Amino acid sequence: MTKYRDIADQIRSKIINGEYTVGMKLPYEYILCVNYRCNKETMKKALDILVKEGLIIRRRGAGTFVKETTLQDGINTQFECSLTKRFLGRKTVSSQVIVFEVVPADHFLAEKLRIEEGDFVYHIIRDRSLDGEPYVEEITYLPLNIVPQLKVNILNHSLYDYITQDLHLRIQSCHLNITSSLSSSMERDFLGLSKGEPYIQEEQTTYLTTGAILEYCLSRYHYAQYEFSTILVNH
Amino acid sequence: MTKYRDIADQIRSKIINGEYTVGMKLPYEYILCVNYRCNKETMKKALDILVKEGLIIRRRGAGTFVKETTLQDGINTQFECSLTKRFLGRKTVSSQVIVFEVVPADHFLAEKLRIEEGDFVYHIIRDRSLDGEPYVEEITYLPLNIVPQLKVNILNHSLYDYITQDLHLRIQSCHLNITSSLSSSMERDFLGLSKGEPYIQEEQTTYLTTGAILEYCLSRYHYAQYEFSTILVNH
DNA sequence: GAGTGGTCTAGACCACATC
DNA sequence: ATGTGGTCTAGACCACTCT
Repeated sequence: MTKYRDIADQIRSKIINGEYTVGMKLPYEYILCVNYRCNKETMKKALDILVKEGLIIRRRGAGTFVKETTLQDGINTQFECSLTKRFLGRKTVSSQVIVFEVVPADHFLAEKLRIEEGDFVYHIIRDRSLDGEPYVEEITYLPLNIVPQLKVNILNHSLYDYITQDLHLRIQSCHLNITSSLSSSMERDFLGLSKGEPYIQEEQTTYLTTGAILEYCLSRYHYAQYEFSTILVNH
Repeated sequence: MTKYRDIADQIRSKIINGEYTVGMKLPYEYILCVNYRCNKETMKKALDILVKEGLIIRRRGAGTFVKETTLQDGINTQFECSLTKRFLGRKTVSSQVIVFEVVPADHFLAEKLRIEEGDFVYHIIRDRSLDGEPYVEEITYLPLNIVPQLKVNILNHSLYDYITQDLHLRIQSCHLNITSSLSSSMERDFLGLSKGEPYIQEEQTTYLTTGAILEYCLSRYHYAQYEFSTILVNH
């Protein structure tokens, strides 16, 4: 953990606890630096995290203010690909493994995972529910060489916890692509869509800090249940 | 313009021109600093922009590499809310203004735009097409006090160009929320949806560097034409 | 003019990858 | 052991807002 992430966590807590209230002006940079015993640049890095999360706004010449946010309890304020974590404490996530097999990568997959054609990959299909309600069907491809010993009971819990905590791999970034297409019978069955109704698809490629691609994943949602929030910040 | 943005632009050009090829290792930090006559921290800021854009990947102990990107010609590599800019040189964007009026903000709008109930706002509905094909229906609300002299011919061109270039306002961030709902007859007419088919909606709140909210905008797309790409990078 | 953030530098030290 | 990025500091100077 770095100092600027620590400081960001502490200030974020104060905002969430209501110690810094909505619209309020934060102490100015110099005071914060003294309070948290750090340099100006370090404080800027910390506050920039909160800017990216949409919690505060900084105005040159004016000050730093708690943003009035329309987001409920911090969805997406953290970089969090894991469904289990995203709904932690608010919904029960359950997963049913439909397919779990090892197959050789075809041309398409080899391109997506940036591996050789014929290299073995896990092919996983999971139906995942929130509080017992069908929510998403996930099709995941994962190179065997990154996670050699995957087991069904890991899939039933959190694949991300296993990868980050047990294998000590760290996620660097996700490329996300959202589109919508007409459903086939497979998604209709689980998501409860009618013929002629589309699903929403997230196509996600996850990179590790090593530069390797961890997974290529297609998540298909019922259109009426789908929601995605993000904040774009000017460099 | 800052030095680190300048450097980022120069290196981005080299990647796009193919001077730095896919998968290639960039000169290491020290050399880049010498070449671009800047400090290490400044170079890091520059390269971090390209990391956020998904063009490069940096690996401690290993180097900086051009990422093999699946994105075509840089969609979303720039922070760009403007439709006109997003498809610049690839598609012709045309807009038809359906509604253009000034109304007092109701409770809902006052909350969204963070203004007083009763304050006047522009209410604009535009049907926008790409190469003549219906693409998106945009419903925009914009406080009158930020853009006092809006005219129809501005809407027919680029509202963003007017705001950034003529009014010298700068956009700080956009909050984006993507959902999907069943279409009503209004969207069906323009987008060519059938009864019982949903549209995809982007709900967008745009903030200026002053902290003011520039606009609250709902963009509704035909589900089959919608696409959104983004890159999530760990802090 | 006073208050407040943003950028840039030089240099120290640390963490990780690869050989 | 060496190469390469990441973090942190102290301090200088700049740019913007507010009144």
